[in-house]
Amino acid sequence: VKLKPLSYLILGMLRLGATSGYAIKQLADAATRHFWPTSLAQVYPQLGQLHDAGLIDRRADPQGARARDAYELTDRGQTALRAWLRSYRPTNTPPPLRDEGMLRLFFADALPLDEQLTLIRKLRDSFAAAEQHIRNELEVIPHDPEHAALRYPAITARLGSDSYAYIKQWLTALEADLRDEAAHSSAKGR
Amino acid sequence: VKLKPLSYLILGMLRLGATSGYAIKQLADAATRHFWPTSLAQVYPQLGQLHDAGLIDRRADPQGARARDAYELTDRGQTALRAWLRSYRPTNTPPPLRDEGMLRLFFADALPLDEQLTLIRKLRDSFAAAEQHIRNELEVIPHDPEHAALRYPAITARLGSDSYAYIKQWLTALEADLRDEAAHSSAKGR
DNA sequence: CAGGTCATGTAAAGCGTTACATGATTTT
DNA sequence: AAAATCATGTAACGCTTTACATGACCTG
Repeated sequence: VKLKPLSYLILGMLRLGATSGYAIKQLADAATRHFWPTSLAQVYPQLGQLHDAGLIDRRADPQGARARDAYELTDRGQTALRAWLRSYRPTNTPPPLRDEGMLRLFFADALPLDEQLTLIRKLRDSFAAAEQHIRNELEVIPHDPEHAALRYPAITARLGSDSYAYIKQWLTALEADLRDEAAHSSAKGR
Repeated sequence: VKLKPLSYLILGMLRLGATSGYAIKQLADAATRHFWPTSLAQVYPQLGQLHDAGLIDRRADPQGARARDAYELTDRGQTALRAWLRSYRPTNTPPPLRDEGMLRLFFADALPLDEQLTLIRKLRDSFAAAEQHIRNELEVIPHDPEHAALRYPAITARLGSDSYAYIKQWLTALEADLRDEAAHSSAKGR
């Protein structure tokens, strides 16, 4: 059985205390959606495979008449998770961003200057919203030593919001530069 | 016919002067791979559809005995490209990064501290390499006013490498912080 | 003349999202 | 009483990658 990043995401979420498939998906939406989006339709089959591979235990855990399966890491699951964390090798190529906004910026030259500036402002607004979005999620993560396992979730969230803030500023500066330049050339033109 | 981001990537590349499907793929690999990866097996069928939709013209353009199809934007293609650039609406959620390294960092707590630091260093090295990678590509883009259409390609490349540099620094600072903290707590422990 | 690049395509497999389906429980 | 949430799953669809196939041209 070959494990994918999603497999380790599930193992890791179980380690952080999520028990059901549904709960894993909730946690993933709240915390890892930005760098590893996941859907329920992937989680349930994957839980089955991890169980078959002996990396997780399953037990029935009904809530009243509502059925629920509770999962737990086995020793082999713990080991597999740690081995994966250790096996990371630096890549020479950057991670793909796959952002349609960036793609549009790449071709912005096809528009007249005022519309180029509009596009840049829209892009900046997107990153500003993204920054705020993660910052809000960050605030609800407890920071006390009792929740030590939540330390890195807080770190990745901070890294995310700081990165988006940086790009936001970058685009703001770009807009100012292009606007100045336009003002100068039109003044020259008279 | 519903157009996808890939469709507009092709229209935009034709506008930048690429003529054949092969050339479009070359340009995309060099310039837009980071935020919109593309494979040849997508490009060729898509060229056919864009031709059927009347957004591009096709003409035979053989090089000696080697066959080649040359494509060109039609007026409707130009219009469609500009309309797409104008239609961008800011999103409230950030673009997904889908980076396995970040996912590992999220779960780093499962490792002992010294291995956490190793992981952070590896991640930092990945971003350093990514930064350098884009910076190299940036250097070959001409900046003279003759190549005005290459202005935004240069801008997106600079934004990319600057962002990776920012993350690199961020991770370097994180590693220093965690190392200091470890030194203090072990000193206390004695 | 062998290996790499230019050039175009097809087929299959894998992966992920969306939609569908079901039913209990909680909230408004 | 209706709507949202909890909970688990399946099916269909679409996108992307990988592999395969073919052949001309160029470089060492």
